Amino acid sequence: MEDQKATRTHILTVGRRLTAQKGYTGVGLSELLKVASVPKGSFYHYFASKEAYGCALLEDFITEYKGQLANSLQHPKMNARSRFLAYFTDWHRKQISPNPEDRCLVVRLSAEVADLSPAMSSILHQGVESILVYLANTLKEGEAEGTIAQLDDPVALAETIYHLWLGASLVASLSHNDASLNAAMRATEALVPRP
Amino acid sequence: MEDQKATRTHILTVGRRLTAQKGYTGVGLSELLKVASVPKGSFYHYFASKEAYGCALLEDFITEYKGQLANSLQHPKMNARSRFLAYFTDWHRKQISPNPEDRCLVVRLSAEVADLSPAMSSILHQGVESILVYLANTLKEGEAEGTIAQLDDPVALAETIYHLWLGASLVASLSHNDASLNAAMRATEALVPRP
DNA sequence: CCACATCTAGACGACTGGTCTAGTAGTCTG
DNA sequence: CAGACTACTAGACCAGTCGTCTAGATGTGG
Repeated sequence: MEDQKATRTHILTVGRRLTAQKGYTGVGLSELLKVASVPKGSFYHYFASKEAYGCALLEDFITEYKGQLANSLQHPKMNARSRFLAYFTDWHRKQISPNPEDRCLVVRLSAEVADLSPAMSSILHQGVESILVYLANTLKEGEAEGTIAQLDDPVALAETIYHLWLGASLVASLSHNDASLNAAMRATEALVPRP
Repeated sequence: MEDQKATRTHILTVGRRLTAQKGYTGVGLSELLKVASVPKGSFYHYFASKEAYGCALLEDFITEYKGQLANSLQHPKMNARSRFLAYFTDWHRKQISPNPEDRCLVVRLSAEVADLSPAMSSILHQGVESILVYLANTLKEGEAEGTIAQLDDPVALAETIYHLWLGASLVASLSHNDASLNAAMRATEALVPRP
């Protein structure tokens, strides 16, 4: 019972790492299972199909991501503005991390998955939506506590900044340097003004 | 001589359409050539490899894109601010277009190509860089002619807005609706203030 | 009218893709 | 210890991948 879950989780962990590097289509079952040292025949014991595995991969990622996000946006010794900015500092760090598994799967897989699997896009899309809610709430907290100036529309601003970072991450991966992420950081600071 | 170019161009045209839908890895040579009604033997007469074909695809796309961009950003009867905004209205239109070949390959292929082919990422990256130059110049023209307020850093603003649209397009393709593109349009208008 | 470059036809090789059936191994119950 | 049931695995399967190659069609110039 425990080993069963363990093997499944192990496949997903290895899958995360490989998929963050090579994409979903780019990682075949043979490769995945060879790297994970799991016999090929076992795959369909743990997952109904490759797509089901892909959905599990994304669900795990989103769940974990939301946990970390909630944690870092609730850091007790920082004000809301700092917590907001710290989230993106962390995003920057992860995006250029040498560990491929740190990279954001929304950046890596959105385009690929959008016209490939409705199920997978829906998971990713819901994940994005809930991230936006967290970010918008943090902006509102900053307004309330006075570390962020009054905003016209915190929800729209959170969306804008999140989209900005998605695009900047795409360009960063293209250019293999973090210039666009630095630009995004400066823009973010300017977009979230002190009172 | 002309037919030679014609077949090559035909392969690239069909390739553009298929690739915009299914991605680079997602389109096999067999499928491409079957749809294009070109025999497989001919492919390697026109292209040295699949990657060389991919590079040609991206180069064509970038060239064409830059041409259209230069054209629309030089529209004689519009002021610079309107031309700038019109570019993104057009982006919006293309992104939700029923013709897959209208979709932006930077959005579709960046993540996939980044860790797949340095040659292809470089072409895409250079394309992005030159788009940013056009956009920044249009902002500067707007400042000079007085349709856009004085800006701290037109180059940085162009970059921010471009990244914003990349991210919004990614989310739009995920969610299969244009809410994020509408949000990007509103944000863009606010970021490019009248004097 | 033949030589020669250009282009086409599609079989072929070596391999990988996702999937599934038939089976082994292990555990629990009586 | 037999039987039954679950958990798991080996490897076949075929359609598909990219890329190569030879043999032939086509067309143009001398």
